[in-house]
Amino acid sequence: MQFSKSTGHALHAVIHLARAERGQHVGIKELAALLGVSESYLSKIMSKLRQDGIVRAMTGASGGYELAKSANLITFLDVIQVVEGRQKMYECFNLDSQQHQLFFESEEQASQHTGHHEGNGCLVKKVMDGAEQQMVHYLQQHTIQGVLDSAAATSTK
Amino acid sequence: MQFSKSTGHALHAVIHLARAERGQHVGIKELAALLGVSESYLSKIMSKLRQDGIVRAMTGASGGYELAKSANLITFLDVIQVVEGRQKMYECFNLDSQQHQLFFESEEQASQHTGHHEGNGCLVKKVMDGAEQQMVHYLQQHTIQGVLDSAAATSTK
DNA sequence: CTATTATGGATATTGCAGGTCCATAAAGAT
DNA sequence: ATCTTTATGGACCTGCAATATCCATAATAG
Ligand code: SF4
Ligand code: SF4
Repeated sequence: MQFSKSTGHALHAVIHLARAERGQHVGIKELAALLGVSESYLSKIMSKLRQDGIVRAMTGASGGYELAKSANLITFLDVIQVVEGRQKMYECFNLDSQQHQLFFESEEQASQHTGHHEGNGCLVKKVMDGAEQQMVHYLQQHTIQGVLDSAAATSTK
Repeated sequence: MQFSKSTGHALHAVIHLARAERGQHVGIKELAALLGVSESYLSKIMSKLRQDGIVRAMTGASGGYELAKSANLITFLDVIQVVEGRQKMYECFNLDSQQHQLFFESEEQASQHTGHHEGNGCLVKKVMDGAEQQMVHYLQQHTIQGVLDSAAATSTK
């Protein structure tokens, strides 16, 4: 139950791009050296960020990366989901276990007309999904620009 | 970024124990059959739950497991942390990277007298820790008994 | 004593995060 | 045109943690 290292790298990379001049391209060399990771590995992460529309990339001499949109439009959630994916944190795997059946013995009849329930009514899943939602919501409210602003405010205090 | 299957099993096992009669012992055989997993594997999980004081175990004939405390004193967080551990979801691994140094160029001098800062002032880490805290807090507010109560209320509606 | 049941160590299996290498494509520089 | 620089994506390797099984041992009821 931990964020992958790649997620950390993605966050740090995006933050650095946000600090760079608008329109300025940052190469993988510079980025990798700054973060202290190999170029080949970081390039994979950057590639994903590009596919998901977080950054833009330019090949060729004096190419590199830049943010694809304003830093205040990029949330922590955006960056994290690029690397971590978008699957639910808790998935029901034992849907055919006796216990699951028990939990829904009453609901089975109720869902006769719908044809599917998929654990929608299960309170265990509801709690787990709720917990995830708390975190997701928080991460969605915090942007990259937000961090930069706060950092600036702190250093000039 | 997913909860392990073991976490799911632990939750389901505890819930079943909570539904059983107080003072009644449930064997690993019954429990494993109910959840649809092997006895040997589930016993490992149960053993952890015992070590952390969630359940009590009795060896010998007519032995088995029972809750070590009332179900309304057992939170989701308690059970989850038994399996998942208690490490932070985001850990700073690149503390010696150039970027980290940059982030703390001003703070370095400020922390001369303390001797350590360990990223306390970093806003990236602060956001990530904040997100985790949101989830942890939510999981701490939801007990096993809470799910049972809601389930009972739903079935009699 | 015997049957039953949990425990913990050892060990296999598997999936995946972490990481490298290289052939290719795109774009600027000459 | 050609060369150099730079990103891209496929193939691949590696190590470790989650998953899973087996067994020898201990504890307990009858
Ligand atoms: S969490 Fe609920 S829906 Fe999912 S398997 Fe368990 S009982 Fe079924
Ligand atoms: S998250 Fe902050 S404290 Fe952690 S390594 Fe990055 S800059 Fe340093």
